[in-house]
Amino acid sequence: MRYWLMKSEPSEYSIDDLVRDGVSPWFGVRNYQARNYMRNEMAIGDGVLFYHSSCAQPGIAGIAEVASRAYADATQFDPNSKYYDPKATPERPRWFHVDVRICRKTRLMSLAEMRSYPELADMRVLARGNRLSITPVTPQQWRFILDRLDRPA
DNA sequence: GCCAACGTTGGC
DNA sequence: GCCAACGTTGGC
Repeated sequence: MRYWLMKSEPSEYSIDDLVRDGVSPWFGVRNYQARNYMRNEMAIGDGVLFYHSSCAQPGIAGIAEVASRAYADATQFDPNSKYYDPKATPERPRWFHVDVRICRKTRLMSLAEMRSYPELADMRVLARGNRLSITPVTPQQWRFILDRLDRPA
């Protein structure tokens, strides 16, 4: 059982979209390190912090879980998709993703709040210059965040 | 919109 | 394999 933080731009796909859908493929990842986390290291049941990025209120917006093993991202084969990759073929897919299932929407733990906790100082997502859209979370960080999400900011 | 930081591309 | 140029991310 591992834990992850996964970024999504709410204008593309928000926590409310996942509440509506229940389960959703985490399509569109086009970074090898993030792909490798999904393809090689994620397992069904892993915990996910759903993070809103590139928006007015960046931060953790909900809890989800990994709901499938990794499989080929269909958008890489679709010439009409913004995620189309002409170098990928169904025989040799390049991009993989897992499905993610909602657990619950939470209050927003803003990026500023996250930075205010010494317990979270080592989180990968808070590292200077980090751009990786999927980062590991330690069990300690996970417990701390879930505990804090049940209290006011 | 700015811009720092980082990943990818491609010429050599 | 190096590395400059370019494109993207993402907070502010």
